Amino acid sequence: MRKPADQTEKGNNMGNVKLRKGLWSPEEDEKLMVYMLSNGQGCWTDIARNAGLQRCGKSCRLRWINYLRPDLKRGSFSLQEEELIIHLHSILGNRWSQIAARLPGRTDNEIKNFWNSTIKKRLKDNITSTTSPNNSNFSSDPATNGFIEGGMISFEEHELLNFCMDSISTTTSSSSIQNSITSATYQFDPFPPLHDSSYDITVAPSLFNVPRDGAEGGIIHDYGGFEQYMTGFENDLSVPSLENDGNAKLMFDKRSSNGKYLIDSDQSIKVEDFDFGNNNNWQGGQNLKMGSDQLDWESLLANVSFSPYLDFQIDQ
DNA sequence: AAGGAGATCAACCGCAGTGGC
DNA sequence: GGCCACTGCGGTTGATCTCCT
Repeated sequence: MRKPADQTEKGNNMGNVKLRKGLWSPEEDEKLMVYMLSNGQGCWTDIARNAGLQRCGKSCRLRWINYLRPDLKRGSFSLQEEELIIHLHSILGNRWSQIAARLPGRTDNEIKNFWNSTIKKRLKDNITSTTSPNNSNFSSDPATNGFIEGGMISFEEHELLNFCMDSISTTTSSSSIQNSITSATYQFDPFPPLHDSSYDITVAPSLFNVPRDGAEGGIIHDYGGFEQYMTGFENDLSVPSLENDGNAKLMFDKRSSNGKYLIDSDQSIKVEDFDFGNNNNWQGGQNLKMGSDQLDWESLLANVSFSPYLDFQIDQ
């Protein structure tokens, strides 16, 4: 917590009033709450003044958004929310506001704190245990750690990657990731050098091996969803069934009401980039490229209100 | 019971984007 | 185009809480 509200002399457009800083008192909360409920949102500077608060508009906005809003869900995060945060973070990076927008009743600040205090620590512990001498070479035994035969990247490893990304750069924009990948040196380096500004998965064949003979890897969520061990786009480049025995068909399941559909070519990821030749068979050696600069997260997630899993599915 | 260490989280800070003049 | 006010975002701080010794 902050020290008790002090009084800060600060000139602004409210005149030279003494603006309070620090913790909000119950009286201030009540003033702001009453004002907001009766007048609704507007210019925060005006709100601060009209509500009789000796606070700057910015402080009022923060207090309302993070604490007073009636639709806020208080209390600890559920396991489902935690999984969702981890997944969304793998896609969006530290875009807390966008993550919060997909978690009803949660604020970006809350999620950010939860990530930094709890999840990040947990992933760090994972690194410690995974990189310990006994575990340093990523066993492919699914019975012991969930990795899939064939070496496909697992959910745990996926988180590990994200943590590595975090430790390299706190801003996980596509470009910064790419810069990090190409410039940073760290112990666990799953990505080979990248060419141009595209991810070219053919240079890293070992990362994209697939489960065979029905060896399906994934997570069955308690809300009914099934997530294979391939998740986001930004940090996770795993692709299923590229050397499958035949009719592998790559689809994005956005959990639309009618099942699955392909992201059309108007969107940033082009269907043709995922066209594996006749009958949708993967023709080995073809490049699958994702122009990272073209990734449009808003478009990608536009139709994903609460369960934003972008799954690959294999129709066989 | 005391106190030290680590965890938690409310709030602040600085910056970037936007819109109006 | 430049300036200013405002908003929103992500990073950081620091007081308090909780656990451990």
